[in-house]
Amino acid sequence: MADMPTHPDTSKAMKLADRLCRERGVRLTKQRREVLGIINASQRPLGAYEIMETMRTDQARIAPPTVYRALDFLMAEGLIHKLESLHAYIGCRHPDHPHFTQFLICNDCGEVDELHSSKVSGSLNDAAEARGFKPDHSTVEVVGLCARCR
Amino acid sequence: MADMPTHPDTSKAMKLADRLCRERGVRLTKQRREVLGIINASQRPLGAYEIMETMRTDQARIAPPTVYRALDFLMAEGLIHKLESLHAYIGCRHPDHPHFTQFLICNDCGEVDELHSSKVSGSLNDAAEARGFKPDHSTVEVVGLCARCR
DNA sequence: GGAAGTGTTGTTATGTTATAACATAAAGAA
DNA sequence: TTCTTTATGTTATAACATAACAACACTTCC
Repeated sequence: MADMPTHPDTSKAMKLADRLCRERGVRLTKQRREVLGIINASQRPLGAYEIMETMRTDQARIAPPTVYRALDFLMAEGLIHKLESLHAYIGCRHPDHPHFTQFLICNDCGEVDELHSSKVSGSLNDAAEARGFKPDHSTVEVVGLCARCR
Repeated sequence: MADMPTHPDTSKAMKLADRLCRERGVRLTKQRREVLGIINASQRPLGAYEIMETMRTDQARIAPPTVYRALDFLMAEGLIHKLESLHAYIGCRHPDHPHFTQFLICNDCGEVDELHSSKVSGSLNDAAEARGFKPDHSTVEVVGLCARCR
């Protein structure tokens, strides 16, 4: 955790989250906000237990359910995403509207790129539709080498 | 496990697996074959521990590493897939050649449909390429309602 | 056949991720 | 305030996965 640089637009993302939650009539409580802040401050996806360790101080001994409840809330509000293939969580770049997202995960440096290709989501929708399937949400994660690492 | 019907073409899939492994010079041992058989016989994805319970008898008390090693082998040979969002394993429908696969997972009945849409894989490849990203493998899982359940 | 090397399995222990269940507290509405 | 709902604290445990090392079994080469 020592050399983990701060994400450039953290405060902006937090303010957006504040606004969205206010508009939606849901409560971005201190803990939820803290979890979101930790995730947004990280350039890479974090595991739930990493987040928990970050939250722990002499005063507060946080237990797993505390973190998972916050994560559940933040996912429900579209403020973060879960990367299933990494068992890790990452901030959403466009929390202001629901969308189908794709992730590019670098096998080498671990960096994650969030895409919103309408061609991908469109073709995926078409393929589902062709089977009579009604999509609710999707997990699209491509693992490989990013531009810098290849 | 009582009312779990047998998948129609299990024996065909097993024979194909036998042939592929022979051709590749890898060993589809008794245990690996048993795990593959259990997975193929199930119409729905199975967790590693479900497979383990199925394998256990009075004679053989199977431990987790046994199952996970077989799963690793079968995945490496493209004979099964892992569904990341379910932590479960399912037989591959086209083990004879490598491919990028998409899954439609029904939220209601749990059934899983395996797709190989070239439009999806193509657009995903294009989107990755546009970022200079070189894909190695992908996880594409759409959760929703299947034709029967909607 | 015997020895060496490789690949597979057995076994014990533990690591990692996630949730159940129930008690307490805080916030919002009447 | 009192009631109701929502959020948090706490303990325990479930569910998923791997590390590490010993034992066994194939293969190949002498």
